[in-house]
Parts: sequence; C-alpha cells; structure tokens
Amino acid sequence: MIRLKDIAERVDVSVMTVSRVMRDTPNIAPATRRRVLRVARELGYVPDAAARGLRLQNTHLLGLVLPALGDPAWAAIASALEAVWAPSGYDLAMACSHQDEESEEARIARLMGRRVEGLFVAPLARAQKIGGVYRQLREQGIRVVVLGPRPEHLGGFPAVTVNDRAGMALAVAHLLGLGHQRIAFLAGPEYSSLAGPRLEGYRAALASRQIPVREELIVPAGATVEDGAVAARRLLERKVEFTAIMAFSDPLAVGALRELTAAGLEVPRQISILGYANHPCSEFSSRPLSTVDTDIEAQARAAARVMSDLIAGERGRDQRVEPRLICRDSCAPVRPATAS
Amino acid sequence: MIRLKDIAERVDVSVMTVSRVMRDTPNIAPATRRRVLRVARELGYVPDAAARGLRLQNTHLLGLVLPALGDPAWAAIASALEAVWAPSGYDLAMACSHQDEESEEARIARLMGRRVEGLFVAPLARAQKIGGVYRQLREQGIRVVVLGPRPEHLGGFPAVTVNDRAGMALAVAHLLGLGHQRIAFLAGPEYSSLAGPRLEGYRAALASRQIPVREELIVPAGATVEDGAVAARRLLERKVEFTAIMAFSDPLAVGALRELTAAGLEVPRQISILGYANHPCSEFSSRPLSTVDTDIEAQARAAARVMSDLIAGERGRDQRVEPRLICRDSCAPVRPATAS
DNA sequence: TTGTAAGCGTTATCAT
DNA sequence: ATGATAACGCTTACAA
Repeated sequence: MIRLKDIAERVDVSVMTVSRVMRDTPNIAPATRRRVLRVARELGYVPDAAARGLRLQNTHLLGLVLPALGDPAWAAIASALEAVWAPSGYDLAMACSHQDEESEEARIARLMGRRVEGLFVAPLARAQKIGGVYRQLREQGIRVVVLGPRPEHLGGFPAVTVNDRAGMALAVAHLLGLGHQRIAFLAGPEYSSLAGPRLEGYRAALASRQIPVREELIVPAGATVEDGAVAARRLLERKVEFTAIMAFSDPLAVGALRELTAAGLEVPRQISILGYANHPCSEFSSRPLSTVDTDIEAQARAAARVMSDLIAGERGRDQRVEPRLICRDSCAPVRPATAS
Repeated sequence: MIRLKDIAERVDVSVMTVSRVMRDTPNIAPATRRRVLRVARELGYVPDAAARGLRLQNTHLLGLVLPALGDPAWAAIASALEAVWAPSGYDLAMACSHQDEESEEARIARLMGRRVEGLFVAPLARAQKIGGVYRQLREQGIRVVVLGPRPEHLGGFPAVTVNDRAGMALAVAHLLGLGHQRIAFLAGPEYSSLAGPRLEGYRAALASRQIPVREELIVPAGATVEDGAVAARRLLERKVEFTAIMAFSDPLAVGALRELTAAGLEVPRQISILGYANHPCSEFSSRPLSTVDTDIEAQARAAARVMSDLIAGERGRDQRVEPRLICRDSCAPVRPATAS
C-alpha cells in the first residue's frame, strides 16, 4: 500500500507537503507540486479513506439494509440509491437480512460500527421485538430513513412510502378505461399493511365512476402464487360475471392466470388480469399478464433527498411518493364473458 | 459517538482495560469485566471499524463492481455474495458502473481507497482502453475475482465463468426430451463472447442424438427484444418447419414470442419457445414462456471460494461452474406444425 | 512556501 | 490484572 510517507521520502519533502498537493491546497510551489504529482501517479497513490475519515470524522459511507436483494423491487431501490449517491463520493454498504430479524439487527449493528453517515432501512414486517439496536440508533442520533411503511420500533425516523391507495386507483382506472366494468379484486393478506390502502384504492376508483362495488367480486387472498390460484378458483365458483381481475400483487396475478388457464379460459381474450407491483418491469421480467408498477425509482430518489436533508442537519420529514404507473399492457379491451 | 475512552472514564480504568474486555481477552478481573460490560451496554458502545482497521491493517470490506444492479442476474450475484460473506464479518461495498467505462474505473479507484480486501468485478465489455486503474490493481496486489469471461485488461486475475456451452446443451436436450426434433436457434450477437459457446452447445446437443443440424434453422440475432422479434420474423419468412425455438437469451425469446403471437401462432400450443438466462427465475419474474436458467448462485459461491483462497494467500485459479438448469416450464411436448 | 506537533479511535508491546 | 506508550495514515493548527 502506498502512503503519503512513501511519496514524501522519494520527493524529499514533508508528509504535509504531499498531503497538501493531493488535496489541491493553494500556496504550493509549482515545482514541488509537479514533482509530487509525478511520483504519486507513478506509484499509484490512492488516499486511505479510513485514515482520512478517522481524522475528519466522516466516512462518506451509507448503509442499506434490505430484506432481500433478489427481489427486483429491492434491487431497483439499491440501484437507484447507488446511482444518486455515487457522484457525491458516497459509497453504499449492502446488508441483506434475508428475512431474518436477528440478522437484521446484527447487520445494522455492524453498519453502525462502520460509522455510516446514514442508514436506509427497509424493515422486515415483525411482531414486536423492539430490540436494543433500534434504541441505539435513536440514542446515538444515527440518521435513518425508512423505506416503506414505518413499523413501531422505528418510530421517530422519517419514512418514504408510496401512495398505494392512489396507485391502485390508477391501476383500476386503467382497466375502466379499457371498458371493463365488472372487475374482480383479489385482496391482499390481512396482515399486510398494504392490503387496506390497496382495497380502498379499488373502491375509490369504482366510486369515482359511479360504478357500484359488488362485494361478491372481492376475494380475500394471501400473498403467494398459490394463494392467487386458490382465490381465483373461489372466484370462479361464485359464478359471478366479470371481465377482468385486479390483483393485489403480482404473485397473486400469476396464480390467477394459472388457475384461469387451467379452467379453459383465455387470458386476456376472455378475461384480463392486471397485477400490481412496486417495481418497474424490464425486459428481464416480462410477464404473461399486465402489470402496473409504481415508480420505485421515484421512491429511491425521495429517500435520497430525505437523507440529504438529514445530513444537512435539517429535520427529515415523512414523504409519500405519488405513484406514476408504468404499464406493460397485455390486457384486452372489454369483451363480455361469463365465467362459468 | 461512544469511544473506549468514554467507558474508561466512567468505570475509572484505562482505555486498554476496556479494549481488552471488549475483545474478550483473558486475564481480566471478573469484577472489572462486569462493570465495563455494563457501562458499555448502557452507552450502546460499538467499536469503530475504521480505527480498528487502521491499527490492524484490515477492513473486512469487499468491493463489488457491477454493470447494473437492476438486472436480476447481477442482483442475484450481489445477494449471494452478501449472504456468503456476511457471516464471516465482511461487508460488501456496492458500485455500479451503469454501463459506463469511466464510471467503472472511478468506482474501482474509490473502492481501492477504502482498502477493500478484495474486489469482485463484473467487467463491462469494452473496446480496448487498458486504463491506469487496472494496472494499479495488479501493481498493488489487490485481490480481484472476475465475474464472467475475463477481458484483456484484467489478465492475471482469476475468473469465474459458467460453462455456457454445456448449459445450452442441457437446455436443448430439454427440448429434445419433450420430443422436439426441429428446433430453431436464435443465435446471439457476434460481439458477445457468449454467442459462440452457446451455439456450440446447441450443435452439440443435436449431434449427441444424431440429429442433423439444419443451418436454415439458425438465425443470427442481436440481444434485445426487438432483435428477437426481427429474427423470428426472418425465421418465419424462411418457411421452414420447426416445432420449437431455442433463444440465445431471454430478451430474444420475449421478442420471438411477440412476433409469433402477432403472426397468429399459439405459444406453446403450436410452437414452444425456450429462453436461456443466467439467473434463477422467481415469482417476481415469471415469464410468458419457458426459460432455463443457469444456477447463478453457484457462480457466486464459486467466486466467494476463489476470493477466500486469495485472502488465505493461495493463488486463485480460474473456475468454470457447471450449470445446473433451473427450468420454469411452459413448453409443450411436440405437436408438429408448419410455420407458414 | 514548508515543516512540526498533536490527535482522530483503536490495539500490540512492554512495563508494572 | 492493569497501565503507559507508540503507532496505524491522515489532516488541522500553528510555527518558521
């Protein structure tokens, strides 16, 4: 490793002089500066960020704690945050909890040890467990921005959420725009904090067009592909007419597709299925059915802005991102059909 | 921020004693240890990784340089690497080049400044440009593991690649197993280092079953969805019989699907389409058509192992991961049809 | 314009 | 069993 001292020795000046040159300080003899620069380049000198940070009491490091990086939604968040902060000289230290609460706390503790200047946390949905780490975060005044709905134990920290109610309303409005009037809704799991707002959005969209909400078209479901299939089956058993299905989430939509196809229905010729997701779809995840995605990069940008405020010493305020829907459409215009 | 000194003052012992307690050193009076521990916990002390690293000359930090994190393939790599290293106390610093070569070099330089103990680099495909950073990596003896085919300017560093030829052969064998005999092939772009091996794999799979390769079934294509559509159209124009399409990559497959559907063909009832990808598909990226994925986590694990070797002082050796195909199947058994 | 001293938080080493 | 000292690589403050 090349240190300032190494350069200083070869050029025969003091360490301070070299330090000054490296930092472009004024009042350096042009000759000295040239010689130092030449040697530094020759040796491939790169200043030690840790040592500098120790002295300057900064790290230019941010922490990112996610439940899972494999999920494109979180990958998109990570990517966007990295893109926003890299130009300002900040690096991102990744930490995945892999859906494990203890792991989440451990990773947060480690990042605290790295003296991150801020922490983006997408918290796991958990029972209670206000662990010691979360208290420390507050007591030590660590800057935290919560991604998504804020759980109890992160109270006091700003959260950046997406207006899911509005997003779902937009999605349903899209189906209405295609002429669909009888739209079934696969509602999300009760334990999810997102279920309520999304169902509200569904109702609101219909209400704004004076379309009565038929309760028999609303089917409670879980979160997985399997749950989607089960819910779709139940829907079919009700023998009620509908031309489209709006699913609480993407996996539910996939499951519904599977079930409907198995039942001999053609999607989207006879029935359109629309899924709702929190991430932009790409070529990598083109789907057999339509999905509307909320603009997750906007969420990341908002989170970055909140963190900027915190670093600038201002009070971070909660942000609610208004979704812009990104729609990969394979839904068909209405073509009445009776599900039998 | 809580330092050793703070605890030392409150307990009225020397900093060294506290340091020893924190590190579970032997020869500490049980009483002292208890008092120190109590105060430390009370104050929420977390040792400063940078200071410790400065003294110990380590960082327990690894760097990860990717072209894009949004791509599920890279996200999966990042996720797997994080999972492997976190338990050993290593953190991962993320850096995306966002497909920009200068950015790639800049990010590598910054990570060098952080004194990463190793660098995973998924290099951009680039013209020439053996920039200064790559020389420095070698001269300073930085540990580098290349993810994917190794470009010229990273010569000398171990690379972890997937045996793409074998992977494609497995994929084609899968179609053969379904009874398909006339399998068209959308070949990849010439500039891709993956194109050759994959085409070879296609040929090899057919050869091993004594099925003659019909050159008119091989269509050169690009890399995008659009390219896939164009290639599929060209294939249809050739008016040659086939029951399945094997695509060089996933986007090509998506494009082909689009084109075939537009031409009134039903997939997979009349024609099966199989895409080839380098990442496991999940519920998040269910596709309208079959894809075989090589087990990218195996690649990540192999890369982690190579890095372990390097850190242990051994010479890192190139690794070629034998693919295990993960197949999300919606391909149909053969049902002869003439593309017209 | 350049150099010296001190200190950031931690630990290895040698003393007591 | 505990403490004093120096050092890791760097930069601020002051001196020359």
